[in-house]
Amino acid sequence: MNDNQHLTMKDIARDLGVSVATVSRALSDSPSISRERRQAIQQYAREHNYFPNVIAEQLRHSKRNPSRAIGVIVPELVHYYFSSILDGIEAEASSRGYQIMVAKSNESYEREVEICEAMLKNKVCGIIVSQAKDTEKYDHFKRLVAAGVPLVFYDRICPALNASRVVVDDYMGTLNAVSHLIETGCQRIAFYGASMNMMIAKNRFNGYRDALYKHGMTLDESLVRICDNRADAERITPAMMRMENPPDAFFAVNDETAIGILTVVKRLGYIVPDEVSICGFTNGFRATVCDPMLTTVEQRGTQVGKEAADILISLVEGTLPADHAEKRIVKTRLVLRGTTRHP
Amino acid sequence: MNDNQHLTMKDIARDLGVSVATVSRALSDSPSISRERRQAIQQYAREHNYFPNVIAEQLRHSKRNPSRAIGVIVPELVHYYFSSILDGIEAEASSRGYQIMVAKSNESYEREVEICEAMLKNKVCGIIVSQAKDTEKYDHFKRLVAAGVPLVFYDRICPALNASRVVVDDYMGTLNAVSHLIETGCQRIAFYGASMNMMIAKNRFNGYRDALYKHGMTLDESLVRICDNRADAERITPAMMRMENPPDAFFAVNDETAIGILTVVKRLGYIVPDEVSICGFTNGFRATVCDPMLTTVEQRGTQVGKEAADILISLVEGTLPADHAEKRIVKTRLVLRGTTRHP
DNA sequence: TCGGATTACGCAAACGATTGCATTTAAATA
DNA sequence: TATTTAAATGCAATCGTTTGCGTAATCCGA
Repeated sequence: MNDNQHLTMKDIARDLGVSVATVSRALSDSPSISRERRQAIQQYAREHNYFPNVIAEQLRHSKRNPSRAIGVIVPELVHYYFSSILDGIEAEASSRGYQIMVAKSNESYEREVEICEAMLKNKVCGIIVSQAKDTEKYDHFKRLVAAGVPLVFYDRICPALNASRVVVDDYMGTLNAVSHLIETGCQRIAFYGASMNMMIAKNRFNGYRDALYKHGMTLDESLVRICDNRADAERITPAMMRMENPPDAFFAVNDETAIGILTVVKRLGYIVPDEVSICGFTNGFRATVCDPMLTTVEQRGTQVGKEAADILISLVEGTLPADHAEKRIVKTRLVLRGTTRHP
Repeated sequence: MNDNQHLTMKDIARDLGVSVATVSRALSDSPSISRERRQAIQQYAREHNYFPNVIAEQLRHSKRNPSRAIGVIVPELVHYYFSSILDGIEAEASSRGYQIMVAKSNESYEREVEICEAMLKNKVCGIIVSQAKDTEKYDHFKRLVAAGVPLVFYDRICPALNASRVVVDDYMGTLNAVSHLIETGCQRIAFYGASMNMMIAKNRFNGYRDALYKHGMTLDESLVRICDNRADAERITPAMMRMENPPDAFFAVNDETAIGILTVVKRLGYIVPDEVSICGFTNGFRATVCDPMLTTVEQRGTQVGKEAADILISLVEGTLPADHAEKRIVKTRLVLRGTTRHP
């Protein structure tokens, strides 16, 4: 044993007076080693707590076998949806014998580039990523595919790249939710969405719009706002309720925003859901904590994560052809609770 | 370039008619290579998008330099406190040039052992871990230290090992919180805690007990319950309130449990905080979502994560001696909100 | 013009494993 | 007993880097 370092095959070979090759074969149960020797070597290895050096193994195999580390880039960590996704990825990965290497982009383009660099250097076998908000150049992603590292996008996909992706069915999720509001008697439904340059925001808006049309209603621009967080919601909602013809329902792009609305609306003395209905999107921790509990669209982050990991691993293992762009859509589910009326 | 694989130094050397050694030195800006050659090689490398194979680098350096991957074991991922910790670890690690490898133990001993094995094989330079609930044997941890892999515990520490650790000041946090309840007029304060075989549970209970003593009150066993989740809280709280002398305040071991209490107490018609005060522990998402908002002890997961990563990296880099067991305590902070009266 | 100091490079041995091929040894066959 | 054959092992190259040491080539001053 060199220093206090790990025991290597060389050590075993020396101590037992055989060659390294023999040790290697014995430990991999090769039949070309005699039973006695094989057992002796295996026992010695066990007793001396030998375990192979993966670095060396990988170097040797780098031509044929990729590593078993999956890079995961998340915009945020302390976030219900993203930690659900991480959870799904971890579950799928570990059950198939992969490790995950996690990095947080903090929604920053520069950081995203750094991370890609680091992951490339660390020889991850593939990367699962949700693009940072301010990313508008894609060279770092292109370098990855050029280097033969499969890429799977989730949540915020890269429009410029025809890569594999898994997204949530934002359109149908919103359409169903807004339909529910209409069918329970809401007439003027406000929409709080994110900035429209993100696909996901656009899809949700379209779902909202089409739900109105489907029910013969018209779109009132004054009811549509860009607002995707609680602080903004608390700031702009009072003015909404002061309109001469205020909304009798709100659809918010996430639970956090919905909670902001709920807080204000309750403070103003409206009864939820009788006078004002509210629907969120996520179904995270918050949804069952507020009073009344929040009706919301379940986003199924864990499922998104699992699908993403499944695609990536299939790409890595060749079950899916390397140049294939697999696109999956995870169905949402409307969870009815106390902030909307029930039919 | 071999196949569609990565460009190696060997390729550069061949194409430029120099030796691999020269390429290596040129790329590392060694002064022993002439300027022209150095620049030519660097340019060629840049143009052909060369990047070093970290696997090989590491193998070469394995004697002296450890890897730069930190293993992190968390019991759960979709969990405010743990994701905060992960966030802190990620921040500290990435700012110091380390990657993190994350695995979820799911509170299972078997899984924990598997993970340790996998991480050992993957040559992480150290491991940050919160023990799973049902772990009672510690051989897997001992093997790690025997293999020279530094270990840092957080949250649930391993009592059998004198390892580095960072914990939250559960005792003082609880003592202060309960003191606050007393000082705002509460007389009968119930305590919902976790099973006492965990240090963290015991410390919080002691804080509760000592706060009572400090204020000249006595401990009423009928007010102490083992309960650390919402479902249980909703189940047992009605009975508590039906006691002939019901509590006028609750201290809960986490926010989730506190929310359960709040829900029941409100449903039973009590006014919070006037008739019943409630205090939680965590200060996660939930705390500002419920109505009234929750007074709670801020657990500062991000700080815990940062400290843990700092210790581990210091251990790895030798700033702290390898056999040193660094023990840090992160101070908590009482956050006053609507579920308790204010002085 | 020559010896010694630079300068600029190559050789080859590591790091820890795997594996095709050669070689030894023992057993089986003629 | 000589020869074939199978079983058991070793040799050495390989994966992509790094680095100590050796050695041409160049330069300097005397």
